[in-house]
Amino acid sequence: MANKLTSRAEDYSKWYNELVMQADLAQHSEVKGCMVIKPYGYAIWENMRDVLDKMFKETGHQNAYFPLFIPKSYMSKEAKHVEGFAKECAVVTHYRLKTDELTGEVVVDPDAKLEEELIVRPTSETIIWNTYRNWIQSYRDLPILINQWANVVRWEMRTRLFLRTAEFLWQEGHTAHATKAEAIEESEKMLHVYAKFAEEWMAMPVIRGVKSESERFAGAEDTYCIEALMQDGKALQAGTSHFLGQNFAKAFDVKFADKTGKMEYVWASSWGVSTRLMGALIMTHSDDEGLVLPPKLAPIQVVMVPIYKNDEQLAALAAKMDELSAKLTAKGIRVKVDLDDTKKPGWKFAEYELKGVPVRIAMGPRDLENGSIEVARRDTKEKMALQMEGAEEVIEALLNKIQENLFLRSSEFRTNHTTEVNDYDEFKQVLNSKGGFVSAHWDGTAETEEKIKQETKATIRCIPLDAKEEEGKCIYTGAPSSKRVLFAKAY
RNA sequence: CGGGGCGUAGCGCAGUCCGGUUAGCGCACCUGGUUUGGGACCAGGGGGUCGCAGGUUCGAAUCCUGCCGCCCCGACCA
Repeated sequence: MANKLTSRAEDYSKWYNELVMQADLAQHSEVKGCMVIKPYGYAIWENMRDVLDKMFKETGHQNAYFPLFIPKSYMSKEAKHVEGFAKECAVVTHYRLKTDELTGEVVVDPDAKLEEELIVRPTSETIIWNTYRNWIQSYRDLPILINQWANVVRWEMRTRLFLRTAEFLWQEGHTAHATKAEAIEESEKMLHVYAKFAEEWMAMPVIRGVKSESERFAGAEDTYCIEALMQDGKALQAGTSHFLGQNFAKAFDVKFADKTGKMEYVWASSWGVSTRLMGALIMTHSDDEGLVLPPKLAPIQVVMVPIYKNDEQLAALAAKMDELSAKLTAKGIRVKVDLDDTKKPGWKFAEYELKGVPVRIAMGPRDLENGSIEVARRDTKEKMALQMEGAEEVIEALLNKIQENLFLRSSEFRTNHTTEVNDYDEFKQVLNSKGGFVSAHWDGTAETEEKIKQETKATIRCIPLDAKEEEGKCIYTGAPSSKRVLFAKAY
């Protein structure tokens, strides 16, 4: 039957969609722009969530939960914030349905109109800062270091599974500080937490940077970001951390008395990553056979498939597999022994490749005789024969090796797709041929950025934190520039 | 909002142009048997308001009108 995926070369975006659905990660829901995250996809998200949650707690944060609904009036308190989100807000206007007596249909009860409409949160700065007002009186109440895991809704015109959906899952950290320096330090710290997670767990190299003014979060003084490069040469914003200044404190009148008794506005940060990371994970490593998962996040790290001719063999294989499985489990490795009798081995091989399981072990009658197993790795498709005795050590090392290899491979790809250019023609040429990040001088103005965007569809992904001082001329206007910024077409 | 596509079994589709018995195919599913080292095979079986509403007609999945929904491309997008 062969459920072949469209190849990446043929149609990258089709490949992505088919992969997400065939690997059982998610499907479109009946509601436009929304998705159903299926158990296998959700298991990956849970792994991400658990790791991140631990990292947040290790950096001193606590979880809390704020309401889904935000009174409309809150949204308008911070001018830039409302401007940025107004066009994509879902609004609750009524609180009751009733059965229409004439048609028998369920209709909105016009008598149940809300006095003040409620906004379904697109992000929670407003409701959280409105709450913080009552939590903060003194410098002794600071800092407040809170994170929440939640769903948010942004009524996007065009959506894509995981990359941009109308409703998505995320975490949002909201912190309050006594000083500007401390708030900046916090937003930078969390950026590095994200970068560490992306690189060490997702095996996805990221650029740490700062957004240009026009790409900044609505209501932020500065937006830090991690930017990743996908296999089709487009960039993906994988996480953001904002220094909010005193903007929300002023909008919601959140002041504290400092040590001298003087009233000051509170300084803020907010930071978030979402289920978009799933999209990033998929597009960083996967191939034409399906998903490729880094071992550290794979719901199943090792799958065992028996090959047999009769029940007797199956029983013998199952016993051996359970034995090895127990040894692997003892090492904290997530193992599945697939004894399903209704699927053939070949079918299972293809299926687990599609699902990105890092290591597959096959065991048949020959192995029973020889005390061996066949080990196949998903990232390189290599197969090798191993003695079953002591195999758990080799497999444990192999999982680490796969994790490393994925990071090396994607880092190499990014290096090969990052190009320094010094004039506009070259800039356009690189964008249209190999894509990727294009490192170029820019005069620092929003006008130039906008023009380049209009002409090439490339945006400034970020000003890398590690950009070195270098005299140069803006590729568009020729005006002087002191450092290079990264341009790319982006998701 | 503009352009394109689609809506027929759980999934993927054909049939629609040119109306005509009982709406078909592949996968999946169920039963039995043979199989099992890279998506098995044979035989039998179950499953349908053809997106919705109206119209034309002796007769509509098919023609006409209206509506609804989703997907893709674009505009838009902390």
